[in-house]
Amino acid sequence: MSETPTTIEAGGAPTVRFADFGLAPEIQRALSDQGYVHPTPIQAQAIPIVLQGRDVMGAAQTGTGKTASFSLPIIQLLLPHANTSMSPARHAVRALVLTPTRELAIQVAENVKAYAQHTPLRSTVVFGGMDMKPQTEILRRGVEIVIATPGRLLDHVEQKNISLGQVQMLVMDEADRMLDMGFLPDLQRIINLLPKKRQNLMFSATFSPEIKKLASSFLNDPLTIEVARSNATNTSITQVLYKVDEEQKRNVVEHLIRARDLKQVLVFSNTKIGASRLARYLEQAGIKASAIHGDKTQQERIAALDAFKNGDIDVLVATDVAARGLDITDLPCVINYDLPYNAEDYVHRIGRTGRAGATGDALSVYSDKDERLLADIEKLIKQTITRGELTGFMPSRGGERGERPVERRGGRRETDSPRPERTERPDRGPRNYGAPRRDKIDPWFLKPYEPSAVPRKEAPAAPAASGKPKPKLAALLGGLPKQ
DNA sequence: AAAAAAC
Repeated sequence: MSETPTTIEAGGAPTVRFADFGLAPEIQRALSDQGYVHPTPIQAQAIPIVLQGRDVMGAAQTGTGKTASFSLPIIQLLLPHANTSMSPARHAVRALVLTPTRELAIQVAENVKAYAQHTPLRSTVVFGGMDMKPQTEILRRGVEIVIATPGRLLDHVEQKNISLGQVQMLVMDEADRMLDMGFLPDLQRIINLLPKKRQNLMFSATFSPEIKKLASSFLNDPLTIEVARSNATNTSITQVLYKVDEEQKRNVVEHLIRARDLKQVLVFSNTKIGASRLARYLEQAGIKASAIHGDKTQQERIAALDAFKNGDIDVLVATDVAARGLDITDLPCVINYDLPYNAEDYVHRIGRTGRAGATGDALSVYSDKDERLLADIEKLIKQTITRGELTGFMPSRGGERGERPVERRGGRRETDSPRPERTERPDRGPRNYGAPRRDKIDPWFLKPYEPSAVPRKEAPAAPAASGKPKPKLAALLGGLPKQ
């Protein structure tokens, strides 16, 4: 338990294919449905180990493909049971995935469902902020895989809607985040409900002493896998800083969005109230925006994320609820309306763009009072962020905007593509976005599970998922120090 | 100092 975990160098053959893992044909079919051929580095390292039944401590951020690195082996390992109709434990919960945020739970559940779609395995997701009843109904009917946030899971346990006595695989996703959020007591309560003999997988973006302690108490002789720390920030992300007056920050954010004609931009605010206000300001300025944060109802959160994903809105203003875990493909730009108090969060936030080898821009506005935060960030990422220059930006008051400003960046990025010429300045009214789409929100997880009606995510025509450039692999910790 | 998460 307390022995030094073995560490594996995550590197090596880039030519590994999913077909090499000996996964069941049903799983391979799901992978090829989605156009996945080559595993990411963490998948290539983790899948064989998890398949062996070993405990794993994975150091990986979202976007490295870590969800598949545990989902695929879970499905593979549970499959024999699922196919044995005689088994009395059929539809007992055999795998449990815990996540810190509701949105992450939903996302993991979507992935699991897609990977298991050709198998008889059932899965569901439970989280707070939503009616218990539909969740209860699905749980009582029986599922093999449950993805959950800790509080609501315990709620279901208390109400005897779920039994955890048959769980043979436990995944703690974003474990560092769960600790930050004070989930340790909940985690302990949940783990006490599980059989002693089980396989444990823990994923964390950081290796703090607390995480190591958690690992040494919950994991059994784990193998440690690490994919390049994004502390060394992904080089495909172009970062720019704009120093402005505190009161001008929202105008500058608006300016950046207009000047670049940004379509899918995620804007981070440090506070819930700030997020709401900025979203409202942008909306009044005619930019399609919504806010997502913990004071919104879960329905609103889901609706906002949904609207953002399908292009109904161009700007999502978020608190750090969205800093980690959210995997929105092809986000071209992230804007920090506030610099995060936590330097580590800067890395997580900007990691929402430039995913999977695509390029992305991370723009931050800050003022005098943020110099210290900025110093912490630059120290952490070990680089000086390019200072941008706002030219043509007209400082204004009371939400009034001047002429359409022209934005020019300092710094040395030559690849700055020429901005499309705008002939007219959109006036006060909303910009023309074409016919508004009013898709009804009908998330699959609100519906009772029917094996024949597994909702399929519409596969992108040509999934660029496979063969994408992969994050560089880093050298490892060389063994964790003992606690 | 703020955010997240069960009712």
